[in-house]
Formats: sequence, structure tokens, C-alpha cells
Amino acid sequence: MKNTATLKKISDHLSISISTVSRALKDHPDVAPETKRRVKELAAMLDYEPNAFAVNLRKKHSNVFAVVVPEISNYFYHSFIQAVEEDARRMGYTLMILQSMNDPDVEEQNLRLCRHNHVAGIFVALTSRTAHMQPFKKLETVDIPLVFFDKVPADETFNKVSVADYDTGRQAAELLLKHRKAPVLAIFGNAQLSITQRREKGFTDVCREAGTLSKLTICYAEHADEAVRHTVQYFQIHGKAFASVFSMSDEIMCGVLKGLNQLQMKLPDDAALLTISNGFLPTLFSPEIAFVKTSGYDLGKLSFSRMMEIMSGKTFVRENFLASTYMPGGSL
Amino acid sequence: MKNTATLKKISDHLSISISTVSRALKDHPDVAPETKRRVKELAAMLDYEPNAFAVNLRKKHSNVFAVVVPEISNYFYHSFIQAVEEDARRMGYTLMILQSMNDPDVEEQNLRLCRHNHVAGIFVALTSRTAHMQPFKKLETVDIPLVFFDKVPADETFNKVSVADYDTGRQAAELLLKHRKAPVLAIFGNAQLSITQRREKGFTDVCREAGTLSKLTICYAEHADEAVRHTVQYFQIHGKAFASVFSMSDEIMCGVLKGLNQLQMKLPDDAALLTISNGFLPTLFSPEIAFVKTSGYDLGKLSFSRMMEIMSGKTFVRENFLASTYMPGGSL
DNA sequence: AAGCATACCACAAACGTTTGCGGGAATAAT
DNA sequence: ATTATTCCCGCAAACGTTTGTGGTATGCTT
Repeated sequence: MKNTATLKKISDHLSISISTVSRALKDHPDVAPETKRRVKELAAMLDYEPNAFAVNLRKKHSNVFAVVVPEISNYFYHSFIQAVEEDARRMGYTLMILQSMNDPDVEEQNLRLCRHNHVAGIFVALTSRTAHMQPFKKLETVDIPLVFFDKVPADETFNKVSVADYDTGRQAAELLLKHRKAPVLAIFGNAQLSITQRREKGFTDVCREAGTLSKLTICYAEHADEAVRHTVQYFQIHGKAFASVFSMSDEIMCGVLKGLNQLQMKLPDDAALLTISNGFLPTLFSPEIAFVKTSGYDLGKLSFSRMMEIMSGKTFVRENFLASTYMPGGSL
Repeated sequence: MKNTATLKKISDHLSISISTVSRALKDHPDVAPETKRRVKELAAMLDYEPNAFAVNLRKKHSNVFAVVVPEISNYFYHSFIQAVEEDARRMGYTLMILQSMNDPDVEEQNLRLCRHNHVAGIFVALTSRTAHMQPFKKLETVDIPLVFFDKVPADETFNKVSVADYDTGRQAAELLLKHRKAPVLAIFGNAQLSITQRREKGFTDVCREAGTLSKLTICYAEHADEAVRHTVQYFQIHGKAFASVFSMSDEIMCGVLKGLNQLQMKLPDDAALLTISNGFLPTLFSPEIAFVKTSGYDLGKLSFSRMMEIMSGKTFVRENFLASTYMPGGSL
């Protein structure tokens, strides 16, 4: 506590001024090479580290980025954070991770915290119930750069980085058609969400273009157990006529698997299964589930580089999209 | 940027001194009620928030806790962090999450960062390869409280909170015996890890006490695919004589499931399955896998309250243990 | 010898807050 | 009327750093 090294202690010890010590440590041309050497030597010996509080107070901003996500217990956000953290560390920044519990109020509270700590920038994935963008607008007035990812606002004036959901939906449909897996039962998530709408549009567009729209059955499941019900019911109603099931997310996929299990149906012979996933869960089952991979990790890398661009003055607003890739599995 | 409210602005506006404003905002008895009212009113209007940098510089410590884990992509640490984050927020603290990539060097670097940012306290789960405790000792000299969780050091002088691994192992064995599921194939993780050793000891102790040690077969798997191999091989060698499989972790459980699937064996009739888990994965399968739950969430709650105790001066060192609970599932 | 540039360094203000101390005015006690 | 007490409030130092400004040697040019 008492023995933490400061500029003052070094300057006293060397009988030079604080400012000279400060400049010596950052190789300012105004200080003699010999002085620099002595200062650096003593600093190393005392294990000196600049007091972050003082530096921040002086510079008026800190070197921490904030990541605000609806919930941290989510593999997608996990890998996103992982990617951002890697780059942040490399650039000398640290990360502050905040979760909104999918509650707009908590989200706003988190933003206050960010402002309050003068973070260098914020990566945010919106709550599904976030209605007004006012708190975010406020951040721009205090010069805190903002990058939205995954769950992004409709507002045109923000920087956004998101998964190319439409293309991902197309990709999935094309795969199923290529494997001749029609008729198909497609189970999507909450129909209100834009992510659902975009993926569904991509999926159906391909079916329409291929003229197989009549062989497509669509339903929606908000939770895994709802997906179980749909799976069981649709297969029984249609007399097991589906050649495949498409699932929009990990959660739905788990439900489908349980449903098929109840029906005593085996993958991939009794029915094929294709899902969209970030890549962890599908490989746990056997056979492994084929999926179109939306990489949180890649999204993190992209977001970070976008953040850096913004901070370096490239201030034009834009939305970036990230492509998905197919990961084969025994279920298809 | 320019229009952020400060004590000075408020004091100028009200023609009183900065110190009075400061005291008024924190209900210091030395300031008149009427003055307090006016100050608070103006502060609210200007949306004043104290500058965290200045406060920290003055107070010489920040209100952020650090959590240092080997890797964040782990459901157990996830739920731990979740729990800590909840309590931290409630107490006005924020969280800084650092991952060590299971690399002692990165771990040390993270600790430097913590010191450098004068965090209020650190929760740390050690890397599996962390050898020397020197960097941790150093933290105590600068008065940063430390709570180890999950992966804790052997050193007696640290505060530790961990899962009661021995008891958890016992609990699992007792359950299997109670359900008359001997003979049993028990698959553990890396035999070098203390967590493995404690769980195995608990498990075998129960078998020994019950006199069923001869019906117990033990093997070790470092990864999921190794568990697959073991499952397949042991069942074939022993002519499917096992009544049940015990798995020490989620990863092993996934391997066992794949192995049983290859063998065309169905749960729970052809073999029962019991695992130790934090509670997410076992419920994804059907039938759902029975497990003994080691709650990262509960561990987080316990760790936080321990941290608070330490910070409030209860400085005696000790190790706390957290009990596990049985979660029934169709696999047993 | 006078002028001038160069190299090196110290002074001091500023960032915004907290807090010990002291002082003046009003009230109460003697 | 004098002293003691209480109630408010301001002064100023401190936390550790960064940075503009200015100053003093030294060497160099005419």
C-alpha cells in the first residue's frame, strides 16, 4: 500500500523533477539519454506502474471497452466476447462485461455505468424488448463510440455488425434442396423478432425460386418444449411424411431431437435434420447435427476492427454483415 | 463532453463552495437542509454523476471486482460469474472478467492488470498449470483481497471456496447403489487433477464401505472422444455386463452417450447413466440424464459473501465447501 | 564579444473529488 | 454582558499524472 512507486518517489530518489521522470519514461526527446537510462532503471527496480486513476482523470477517458449483452450464458455471446477480449488485450485495453438480463431497465442502468466510467467504447447486443434508443443517443453526445452487434436497432444512424441472416436462411434451404430432403418441416423462433423474419425470408425465397414452396411447412416455437410439441404433432398429423426438419436455433434443435426421440425416429434415416448454430451443441449428439454456422467469434473480430475504425476517425456510419458457413454432420 | 456536470459547475451556479456541494450530495450533517435541497435539485437537473476517475484517485481504490478464470466458455464459470455479477451490481460494484486461456503467463498478466487498476477484490479460479503462487502473494501486500474458487491452490494461507468434491463423489456412488445399478463403469477425468482424485476417493470409499468394490471398474478419459472409446471397449470386453455408467463431468458424459449410441444401447434399460454436472447439458438429451449438481451459481453467491466478509475486516483465512444436490433424470 | 540556436530540465496548472480544519454567525448557557 | 455551544460553510491540501511554458546552461555562428 505505502510502497507503491510513483513518479514523485522516483524523482525524489534521483533528485530530478517529476515532469522529467514522466517524460523520460515515455521517451520524450526533451530528456537526456543518460537521464532516461537512470530513470528507467530505477522504475524497473521499483516495479513502477503508472496509476491508472490519475492517468484516466488527466486523459478523461479510460482504456476499457464495455460489452453489453442480454445474457452472458449464451454460447454465441461467449465466443463473441472471447474474440473481442483477445483483440482488446492485444491493444492494451481491458473488457468490462455487463449483462442486461434481457431487461431494458437493466440495460439502461448498464449504459449509465459505462458513461460513468468513461469507457473507451461499447459493444452492445440489444435486449429483445428494447424500445427506445434515447439512452444510446445520449452516449454519442459524450463521445463514446458505439458498435451494435447481433441484436441491432433499426435506426440508420448507428454502426452495426450482424450476421447475414437472410443469406444464412437461403444457405440452409439450398442445402436441404440439394440433398433432396423435401418435404421439409421448418421450425422458427419468435416470429416478431427481425432475426426470425430475415432467416425465414431467405429460407422461403429459395423454396419459392425452386418451386418447392408447397412442400414447405412452417411453424414457430418460442421455447424448446414448444418445439418438441410441434415436432411430435406435425409428424403424426402428416403421417411422418417430412423428409427433413429445419431448425432455426440451438434451442429449437434440442426440442426437435427430443420430439424425434419420442417418436422413435432415428437420424438421418427416418428424417434429416439441419439447424443454424454457433457450433457447440450440434457436435454433442450422435449422429452429429449438420448446421450452418454463425460465428460469434468472427463477429467479435469484425466488431472490434469496426470499433477501431470508428475511434480513429472514420466516422461514417454503416452496417456490416458476416457470412455463415456450412458444417456437415451425420444428421443430413 | 463539455457539458458534463461537475461539482464546480454546481457550486458556481449556486454561489457556494465545492465542498459544500460535495457534502450536500452525500447528506453530510454539516450542511443545512435548505442548501441540500437546492443542491440536489440542481444536480438532478444537470444529471450530475461524480467522476469515477477522480473518486478513485482520491479513495485509492475502485469499485470493480475482477474475476479471473481459465476460460470463460464454460458453463460452470458462466453461472459463477452470473451469481457474482448479480450481487456485485446490487452492492454498486461492477465486474471485470479476465480469462487466462489456461496459461499461467496470461494469468499473471491479468493479475498485473488487476493491481494496475486497483480493483476492490479478485475472484480467481486457477489455471491447471499454475505452479507458483508468488504473483498472488504480491497482491496481498497491496491490500487486494483474494478469493479462490473451484480450482484452488493447496496453500493454506489463502481464502478458498470450492465444491465439496469428495462428498459429491460419495453422493453419486450412494445413488447408484441405492438404485441397485452395480456393476458400474466409472469414467473419471485427468487423474492428476485434485478434483478427480477427490471425487474418485469419495466414490470408491462408498463402494468399499458397501463391499461392492469388486463390481466397480474405473478408467480415465481426458477428452470426450477418449470417453467414447472407453465406453465402447469396456462394454464389448465385459459383454455389456455393466448395469450403469458413472461419468465425472459433462464432457465425459457426452462421450459416453456417443459410445452407447454406437453400441445401439438405449437409456436407461440397456444401461443407466449418472453424471456430475453444473446442470445445463444433461437436460438437453432424452431421456434427460440424471446428475449430481455442482452449482456454479451457488458457488458464486458463496464466494461473494465470503469476499464481503473479508473486506469488512473478518480477516481469518478459511476454506468453504459447497454441497451438491441430486437432480433426477430418466437415465437412472 | 555578441548573438543565436540547441539541449535539457523545472515550474505550475489542471483533471474532479474528498476531507481535516478553522472561522463566523447565531443561539444557548452562565 | 460575556462565554460556551451549535450550526453552516469555505479554504486548502491531497490523490498521481500530463503538458504548456519558460529558464539556464552549453556550444556554435558571425
